[in-house]
Amino acid sequence: MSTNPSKKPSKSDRTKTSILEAARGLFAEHGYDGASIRDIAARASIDPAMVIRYFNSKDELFARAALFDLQLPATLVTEHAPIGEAIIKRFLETWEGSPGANGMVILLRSAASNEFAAEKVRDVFANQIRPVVAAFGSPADAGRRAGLVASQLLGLATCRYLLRLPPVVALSQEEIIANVGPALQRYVMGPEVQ
Amino acid sequence: MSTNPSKKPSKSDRTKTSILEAARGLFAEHGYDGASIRDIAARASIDPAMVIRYFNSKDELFARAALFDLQLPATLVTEHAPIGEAIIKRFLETWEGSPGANGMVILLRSAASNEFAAEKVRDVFANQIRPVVAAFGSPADAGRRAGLVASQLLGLATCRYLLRLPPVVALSQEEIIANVGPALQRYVMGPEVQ
DNA sequence: TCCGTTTATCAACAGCTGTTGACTTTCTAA
DNA sequence: TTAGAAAGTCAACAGCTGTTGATAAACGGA
Repeated sequence: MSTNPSKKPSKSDRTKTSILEAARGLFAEHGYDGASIRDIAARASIDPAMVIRYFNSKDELFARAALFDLQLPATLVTEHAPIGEAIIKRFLETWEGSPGANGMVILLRSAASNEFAAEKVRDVFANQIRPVVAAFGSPADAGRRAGLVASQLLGLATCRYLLRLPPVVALSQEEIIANVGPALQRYVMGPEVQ
Repeated sequence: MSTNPSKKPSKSDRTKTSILEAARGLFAEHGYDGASIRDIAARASIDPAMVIRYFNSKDELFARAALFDLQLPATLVTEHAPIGEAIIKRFLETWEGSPGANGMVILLRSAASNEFAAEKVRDVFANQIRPVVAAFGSPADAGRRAGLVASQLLGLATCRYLLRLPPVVALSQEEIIANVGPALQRYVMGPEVQ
């Protein structure tokens, strides 16, 4: 079980990848509890024991499957578009950009009943959303304003990807940007700049 | 097992009530899957078999425990406060008014991985939020606007009650009304009335 | 071809789940 | 006091869960 750095993919690497793919899909669809190791193994067409052999436990597998990065860099502050629009635009890119980039859905689906996933979501908030918001407006209440931004972003994700509320699913990316952007703008900059 | 209408509460009624109370608490804390019948029975200090005897299955128990009403009546339209403020105010009253009125938390916590709960949440949206929003602005895109309102309301509930994001938990009801109210107002009435 | 390593299979474990049926206790009305 | 109903207890079922160890097959280099 060598980590096999930068060589041609060995058989075990391919199996590992297929397990991870199956896990990502099932965790995103059914959450941590709803996706069993046997289900994951079946989708990857291998024996359940292999899942444990390659990842040591279901928890570790979930941790690997839920890895993702918001990619909200500091460069965001240099753009000329309103910050509210820039944020929601970046989020949509991350969530709907490349297929398989469903890390946020995996986390969100499990966060309601899994403390590890919930902590990870809070982490994303603290390390990715808060700094961007803090770069604008008064730094004193950056937490409060970032919390409001998070509530709108997570609510949108919940309605669009988890609950699949029809009118929210039907929204185009442009409509979302045009509608949610100003709301975020207000949360970030405060009503006085509105 | 008579339904015993309007008499003094029989022993069975009291047991039934205590089961329902325990179920509401545990479903709200751990979701549908996370709360087992044995857990619920233990909290109610009775035998697990009684849970099935009084409610016929776990699903039926959950359905009874998750019953709740938003109480968003048509009279909302007669108030003189801005509709956005009126909506968020009413929501806070329902969610945080009387202890034990945690129906929305129960539903939301389970909706991520339980299709029945998800359907109920969509139901609340369609039957409680949409009509109120539809009474304002152009009725043509009432669905879209109601969807945006729902995304902000559910996001707030998710951050405050499920994830317990510290800065969102710290918000006072007045702060929430002052910040979220205008955002909802914009979703309901559209930018042109802003 | 042979050998050692890697990869995969299988059966089983202990513990949990919702649910059931037989049984016993407690209460209530005649 | 006694008969009958209501309420509660107990053990067990079948099926699922994550995880493990022994064993077998496939592979790759000498």
